[in-house]
Amino acid sequence: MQSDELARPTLADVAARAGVSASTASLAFSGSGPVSDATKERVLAAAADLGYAGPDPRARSLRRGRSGIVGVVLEERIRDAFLDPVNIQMLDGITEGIAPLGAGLLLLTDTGEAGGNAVGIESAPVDAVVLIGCSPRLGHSVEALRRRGIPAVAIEGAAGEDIPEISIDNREATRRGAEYLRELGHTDVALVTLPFDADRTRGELTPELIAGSTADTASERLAGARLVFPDAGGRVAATSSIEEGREAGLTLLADSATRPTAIIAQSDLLAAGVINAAEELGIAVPAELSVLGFDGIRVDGLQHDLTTLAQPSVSKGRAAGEAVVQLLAGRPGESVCFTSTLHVGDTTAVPHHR
Amino acid sequence: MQSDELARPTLADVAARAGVSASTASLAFSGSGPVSDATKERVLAAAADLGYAGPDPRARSLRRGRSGIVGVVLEERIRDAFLDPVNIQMLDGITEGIAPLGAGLLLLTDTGEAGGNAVGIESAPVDAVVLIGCSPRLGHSVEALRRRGIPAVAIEGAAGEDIPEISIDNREATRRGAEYLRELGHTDVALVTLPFDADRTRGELTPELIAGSTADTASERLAGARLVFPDAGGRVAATSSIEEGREAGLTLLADSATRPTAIIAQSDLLAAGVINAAEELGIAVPAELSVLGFDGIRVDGLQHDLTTLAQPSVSKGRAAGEAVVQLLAGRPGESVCFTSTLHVGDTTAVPHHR
DNA sequence: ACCCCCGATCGAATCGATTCGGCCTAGAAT
DNA sequence: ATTCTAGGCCGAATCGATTCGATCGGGGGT
Repeated sequence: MQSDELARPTLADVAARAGVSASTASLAFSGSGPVSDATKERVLAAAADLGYAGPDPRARSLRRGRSGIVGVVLEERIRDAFLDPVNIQMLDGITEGIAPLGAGLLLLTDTGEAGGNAVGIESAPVDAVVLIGCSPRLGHSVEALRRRGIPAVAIEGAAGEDIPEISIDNREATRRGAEYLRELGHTDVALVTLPFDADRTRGELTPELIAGSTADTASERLAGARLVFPDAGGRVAATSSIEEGREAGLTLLADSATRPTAIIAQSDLLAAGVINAAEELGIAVPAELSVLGFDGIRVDGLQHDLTTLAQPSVSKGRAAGEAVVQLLAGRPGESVCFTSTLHVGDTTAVPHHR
Repeated sequence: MQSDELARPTLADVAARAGVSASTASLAFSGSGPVSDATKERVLAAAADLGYAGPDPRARSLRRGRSGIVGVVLEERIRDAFLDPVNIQMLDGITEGIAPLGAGLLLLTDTGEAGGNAVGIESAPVDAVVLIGCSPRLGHSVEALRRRGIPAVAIEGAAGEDIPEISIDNREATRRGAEYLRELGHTDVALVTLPFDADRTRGELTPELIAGSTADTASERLAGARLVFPDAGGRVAATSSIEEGREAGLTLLADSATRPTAIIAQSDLLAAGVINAAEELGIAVPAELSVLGFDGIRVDGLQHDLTTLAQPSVSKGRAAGEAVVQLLAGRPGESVCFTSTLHVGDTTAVPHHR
């Protein structure tokens, strides 16, 4: 017990006890290479005797040049990033995608240079990295990765040259959704968008905010909507949440004289919030207000079948994971752009004749 | 460019180019030890020239014996674990707690032995591990950690001997909440509980299910409620979600003749679902039905100030993180049991006189 | 003018496992 | 019976950085 504390046994100790060389013992563990069953058994027995818990992953990764860890870089604090089920689904997809690697997932946030000897993006023992929804602000991190020779894959965010990009048809999908609303007869449409900048400025949708955008997703979805409704105004939410959607909705719907007949929300959570706001104000959905979401998640607690642009979040994550696998195998990673499908639920209808 | 690909520069290369020894170059980077400014600058310049991205974390961790990574073991799939904001908050707390370490968070799921050379709990390059809500099923993993000499901290779940435990007063808190309901005058109370087993069996709250419980949290909270309402029956949810709460609520409230005047839910999400169910059935909360939650999270989209037992989730995480820091410093980790506070919101009231 | 001491630098050992080339021996082929 | 073959095992180099003890040189004390 105490000797365990003082000196954990190493492979060499095990080998000595088993009466074989370290190299043989190694083979016995890793399985690759010709080792007689008898010997292997002896080594394993010796290991058990000594309480040896298997090769030290640190030494192994130094020698092998692989750590078996894939980094996931989130732009926000964990708390914020995981607020939206979409991100969680993507994470799940990534897990699936890298399953053949048997690698672990290391959570990294891109909060500038990690102080001291912290394990930041510039010095994490990762074999590859998945960048999630990262803005150009990540430039230097990407540069660091390139220098370190660590392959990367970006989800929803241009990262640069040789970095495969997994994305969806944000603009086109939103355009289709908007088109659908127009076909229903809507002409007076308002938007509730995701934040455009890292500060998450909330408020009215102004040209200034749009111009200063660092968020591709928000910009693209906006552009798509404006292809159909060029003059559509609206509100910018600070984050993708029901509460933010509700606040935006309350503002947009406050004045019954000027309120729109349809609202395009850039996420399902926001859409759910808008619906809540409408119900609070006694506005019937979809009879008096149509609401279009984006994501295609099941919003926990929402008693509507949201009309939305369903994006394959899990597939996105999986594709990213698979690209990582390719990259690590030395093959070029494949960029993929998924297509969202318009799911028509019960939150959209022909406009109410006021 | 191509030479970069063929051979990434090492510290030795940098040292050679700077005209110093590897040891000096190392000091220049790690900062510890006396190095003249001139030399340091020369080394850094050489590094820049060569495109050296800093010391290899793998080699560093082998030598230092520390990887700078803390593992977080979740019992469920990522998707499930992150469904409940409580878990995310705890993760956030852990991040805060281990901040002084500057360590990264490695996500591990305890899905049995990881196949092949996968990075499982038995072979992850982690300095310490936080076990979240883990059942006895984790026994062998804990054993592996012990053998490897990796310190661990458990949140909500007895893990064994020398493992510090971070928990809350599940039983006592629930008892207080139940007491409060009784003081209000409620006598007819039903429960909506978290799942009792790994299978997440949904259904009626039966003695069999309770007897076969592997989930301390659910059992303890149940016990607390029954200290006040010994005969309270109810429903077992399959997971902590609004939707599950709603289904349970619909069942419990279906028969207006026998329906309870109050429902004790074991999580805020479940409580929110119960409230939704009540509203769907035209039952006013709190006038006709009191609802008590557990957790004290802000349920996104819920337009009620939930009466609930607020537990300090972030603090729990932080305490776990701090315990990890202690453990890694060679000091004994401290077990902590936090106290939940009864937050009286607007979802409880004196029972409706039928 | 001499000696001591301290700061800067270097060499070499070390962390623990993997892997490649070589050697030895037992069994097969001729 | 001899040679060939191949499986099984070992030795030694290697992965890349850290760190301890030793060395060297120059400024301060007397």
